[in-house]
Amino acid sequence: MTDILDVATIEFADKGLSGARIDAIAAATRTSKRMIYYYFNSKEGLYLAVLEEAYRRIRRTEGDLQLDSLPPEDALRRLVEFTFDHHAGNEAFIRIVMNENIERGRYLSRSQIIEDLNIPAIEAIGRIYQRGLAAGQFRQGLDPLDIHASISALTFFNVSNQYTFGHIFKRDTAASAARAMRRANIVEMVVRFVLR
Amino acid sequence: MTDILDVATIEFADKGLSGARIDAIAAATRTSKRMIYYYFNSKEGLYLAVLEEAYRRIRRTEGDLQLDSLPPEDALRRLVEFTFDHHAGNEAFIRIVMNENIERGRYLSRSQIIEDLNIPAIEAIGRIYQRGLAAGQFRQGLDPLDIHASISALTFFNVSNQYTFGHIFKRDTAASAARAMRRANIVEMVVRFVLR
DNA sequence: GACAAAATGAACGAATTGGTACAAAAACCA
DNA sequence: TGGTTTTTGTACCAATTCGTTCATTTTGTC
Repeated sequence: MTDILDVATIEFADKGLSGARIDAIAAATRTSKRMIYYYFNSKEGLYLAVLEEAYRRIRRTEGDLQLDSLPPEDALRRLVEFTFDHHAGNEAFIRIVMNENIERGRYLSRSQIIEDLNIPAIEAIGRIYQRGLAAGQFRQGLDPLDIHASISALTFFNVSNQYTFGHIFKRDTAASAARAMRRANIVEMVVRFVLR
Repeated sequence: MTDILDVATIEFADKGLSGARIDAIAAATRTSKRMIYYYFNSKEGLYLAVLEEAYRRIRRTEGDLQLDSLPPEDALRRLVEFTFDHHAGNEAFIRIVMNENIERGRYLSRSQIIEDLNIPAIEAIGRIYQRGLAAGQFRQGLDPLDIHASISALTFFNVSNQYTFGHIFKRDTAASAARAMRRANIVEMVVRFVLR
């Protein structure tokens, strides 16, 4: 069953919900198509399971960064760097999320599990921000969720739109030099936003 | 034929390449399926035409902002605001681009037309940046393309990921109050990045 | 008006695709 | 062991979907 989920994740991430083929997934599995329907009932059921598992997995790999032991600005830098690397290293997850947005979040809203899956990320930012405020380093009136939105946007887009962006501007965004530059600039951008 | 393109744009933006149905497009058109194949030969041919036209259209609506007559910082603010509004108001275009990234830019790379379609955007930023440098307001060593990447990321993501983001954080990103806040923060973020 | 070229309508076909019927084997449990 | 539940394999089906065939009409042009 884990086998099916792994194979299905690759297929859905590659082709999207409508582009994915149950027969292709079955062929790449150790078991048969019969089993897919036995466990997941339908293509949509399988997709939902993949979606939930993808969020769960990504959440699990967000290990403890021990940000609380770092000075606020360093903690923020580290968080952004981590998020950047995390997104860059999990293209399958990015593509699943892209696809779910193409579906207008239809399956996500059908799922109970994912509800409060990303709240910890906000809380981490909230703690850093409060410490930065207390230290007089960060400016007031900012919303942790908004900061999170910016970090997500900058790091997500770098992976999600790499093909159109790279093609139009003739730049290989996956190349290590370009990626390192981009990473540094994104970190700088977020830090400068919160600094007084 | 323009009729077909309009209908097809809606369908492809809504469902993606594999999710779109030629019969559905034909049914919503004034003409018949026969005509689609007469003009575009195949589903992929139609999709490519839609993709090219989408980029052309978006380029056309990027009217002259007359940024050169504004002080550098104001010009930059205005550019970001415009890009934000532009993306927010063209969800169909955003979704076409999302889908093309799901396709890994396969069709974009097959198209000659789009090649140098977004270069003007970079040039506009380049001019603002140079003026800001000359005025001693902007810091040195920045890459206009990188600034463009950040502006695009922040404004694109706000539309493209509104469903997953909105659902997980229980926020309606399309609501006008939230959107105005987000817009102001994105502008602030970009400006702070280039200021000394 | 005559002729060619472009545009169009209706029905059809071959291949794909999500999903199932039926039966048989494992695995579990008393 | 005997019975019940879970798991699995094979073949098949009905619906969908991209694309085509063939014939007809409209348009443009000399």
